[in-house]
Amino acid sequence: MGRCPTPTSRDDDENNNLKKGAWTPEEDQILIDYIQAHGHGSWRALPKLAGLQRCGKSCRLRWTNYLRPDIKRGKFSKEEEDIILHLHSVLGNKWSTIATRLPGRTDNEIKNYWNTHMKKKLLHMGIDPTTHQPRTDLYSCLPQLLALANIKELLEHNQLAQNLQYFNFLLQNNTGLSTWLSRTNSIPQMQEETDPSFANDFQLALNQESEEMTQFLGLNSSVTQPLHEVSIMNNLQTTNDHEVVGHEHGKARLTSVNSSSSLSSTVTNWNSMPPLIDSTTPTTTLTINSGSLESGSAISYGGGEGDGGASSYNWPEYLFEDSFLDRNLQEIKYDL
DNA sequence: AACCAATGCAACCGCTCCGAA
DNA sequence: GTTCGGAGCGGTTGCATTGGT
Repeated sequence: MGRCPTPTSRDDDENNNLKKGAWTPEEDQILIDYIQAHGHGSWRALPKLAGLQRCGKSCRLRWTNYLRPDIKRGKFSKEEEDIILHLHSVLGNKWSTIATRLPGRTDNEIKNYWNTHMKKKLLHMGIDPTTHQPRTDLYSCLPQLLALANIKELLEHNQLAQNLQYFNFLLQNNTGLSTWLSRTNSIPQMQEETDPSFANDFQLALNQESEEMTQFLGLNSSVTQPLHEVSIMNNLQTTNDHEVVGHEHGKARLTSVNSSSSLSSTVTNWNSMPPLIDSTTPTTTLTINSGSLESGSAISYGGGEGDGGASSYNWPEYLFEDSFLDRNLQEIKYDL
């Protein structure tokens, strides 16, 4: 179908003298002047008519991606990022279609921006940039796996009463832990079918990385209190009875949900765990508030809980920022 | 200041797809 | 149905810039 993609011998003869590489300002001006005077017409014929030693395709790309008068320059705005993200989730790599919704942006520019910025960002957030779903490969959920390893270790070291309560608290308050837990449960099982040694390696990796995760989350370090010492549970009878209602000066405020008493307590050591923040969003819209460390900045990504308006709490976005991840994960070498 | 590695981006290549003739 | 030209796409390259040592 269509024209043979490889140049014919005649084309080769014609292409021998054609210039490649970066365009000079003079070439740009020739192309601009010609198109403004005559329109581009047949791209194949254009270079000869305009007096350019370029192939038609090169002229077309130069014009559409760089010289067109309506090209918008500069950084992509937050709104543009959101549009790209949303359209990519619907359209996939249909860059030209996406570009039609972003006046002044070219498909090539959007593709480059996607590959160099947005893809990376999504990967750091644990989201597969192709499917726009949470990633299921082991490496992607390393931080969460390591957090679980730390919790598991604590549970096995005689702080069962308090830690189980706190573990349940995390699950009940929709911190994302339950999601990670269900995912990580399935990984060794899936892999075990094809690689019997994987389960052992998996456990080994968890143990080895526990130390780094401790630092990553600020748990059990000499500076911060260990998880089991966090007084979040001090005033709680059962974990189901309370929820986080806000944060003050680095401390979480909890309030009673079921009991008639207006019991409220404050987490006394905020350094021990990242703050949980409200990330309730509409279920059908996709919202990412990026680049902010402000309290309340959170990532929500599609298909929310749909729980009729109940609040959901997640770890804040800054935990997924490049700078944070780089700082905390730079020493972690994972070789699976 | 010099060097080097990482990063971003413009441009190219090889190929497919699509619509018109 | 076939051919052709143009558009579009994924992948890649090369160069300039930036940041770290």
